[in-house]
Amino acid sequence: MRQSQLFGKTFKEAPKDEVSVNAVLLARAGFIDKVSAGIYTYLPLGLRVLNKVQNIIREEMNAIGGQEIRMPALHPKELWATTGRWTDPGDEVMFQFKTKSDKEYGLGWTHEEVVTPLVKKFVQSYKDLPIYLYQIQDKFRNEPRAKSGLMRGIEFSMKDLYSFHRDEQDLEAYYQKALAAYQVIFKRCGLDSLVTEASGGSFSKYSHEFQVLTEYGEDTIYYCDACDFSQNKEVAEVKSGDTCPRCNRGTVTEGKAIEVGNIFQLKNKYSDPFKLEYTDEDGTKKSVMMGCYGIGPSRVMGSIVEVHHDDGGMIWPDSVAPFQAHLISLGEDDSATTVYKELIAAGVEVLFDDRGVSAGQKFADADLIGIPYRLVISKKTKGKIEIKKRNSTDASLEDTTAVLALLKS
RNA sequence: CGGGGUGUAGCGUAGCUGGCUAGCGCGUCUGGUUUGGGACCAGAAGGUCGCAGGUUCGAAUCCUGUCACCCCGACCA
Repeated sequence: MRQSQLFGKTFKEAPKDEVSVNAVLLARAGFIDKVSAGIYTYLPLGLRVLNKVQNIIREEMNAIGGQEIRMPALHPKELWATTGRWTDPGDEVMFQFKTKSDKEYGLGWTHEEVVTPLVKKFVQSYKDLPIYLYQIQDKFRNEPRAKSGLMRGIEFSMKDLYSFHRDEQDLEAYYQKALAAYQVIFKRCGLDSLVTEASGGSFSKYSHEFQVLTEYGEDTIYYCDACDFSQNKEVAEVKSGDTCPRCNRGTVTEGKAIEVGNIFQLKNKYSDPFKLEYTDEDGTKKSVMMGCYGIGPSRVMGSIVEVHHDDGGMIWPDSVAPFQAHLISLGEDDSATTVYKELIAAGVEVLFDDRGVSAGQKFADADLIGIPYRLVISKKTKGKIEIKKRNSTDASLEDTTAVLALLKS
């Protein structure tokens, strides 16, 4: 992509209506644009990152048997009346409205009410189970207070997977698989997530949250500095300074964290209201056991910025960076264009700064945008390419072959 | 929904206490000189001062209402 053609510009100053690091940097770098509180447009750079996060999630969901579907965002009241959630907590978090002919709808903030009747249409026998369905879609939650950029929107991206099982043992086994998959996802996104015991909220008693330690976290957690023990303050049985009850060696520490994912065992909570049953081998009818598993890709994106940045801007992990390389021409457009074409031909995702602006502005923008590798071509590079990682101060001069080898490694 | 704060050009802001032709920086446009860390010179365009009422000879400035946005809290992924 030629930067001269890229839609979006960088800004020297932070927008006055953003304070959080993720919102300030993403807006300054031209990744997102705020439409209203908690509602953002993803510009080309931002959408590339969001798509990469979503694709990582997609790959790991597919790897544990997930099949992707797409459910509607617009839900008729009747489905929600079945579970009682049209009024509680639906009247709190759900955007609800009437058509001119008084038909009532709500915008989906979770999808048990749609996926359960869907599965009921296709599952009658134990032979039809288990099933794992997921989607990646925008959710709507009428938050009393949207804030902190991508960390809490009222419209936000969410991946929600729902699993359907014969019995609790099968649910439990899959729950553990999903938990492991989640750890892989966050690691691939460059986040250290803590598997945190949590209350079930409006879902169930048995759940885990995936928390990332960050200043802009909204949760307080207690975690062990030696093992993987972690509890949400809401359910904590320990306090800061305690010896870890799991490993008996480490010390429990208090920290602010952001919840980037959560998993629940719903069991029969939603299958029963919808009479989602199957006939078992012995001929008896039984309730389908359900689990649900959520990740907020947009919140993941915001969290990555919160964790990976410096004074100059963002520092994207390779896996989610909008481009792999940022090629900068300093008055050497012809040779830079040749290199650009070579990189494209080699399958490298490259942003080519071919703008007629000063060297200083190009460097500053490159730091702000945060693409992992910076490639400079100028008089000084004498036919070679200067390559530097965003998170390093060391640069070296290489030829195209060596640069390609580095980018492909 | 409680408490606090802010709305002035595309962006960031000064002016408001003490009413009278709205200023600056960035960005944009034109011409020229530049090119290794947000360049320089010369010129130019761009504003119903969030919106609606009111007071006044006269309102960005004072009064009332309203909307939006930010922060803290409550709530939540």
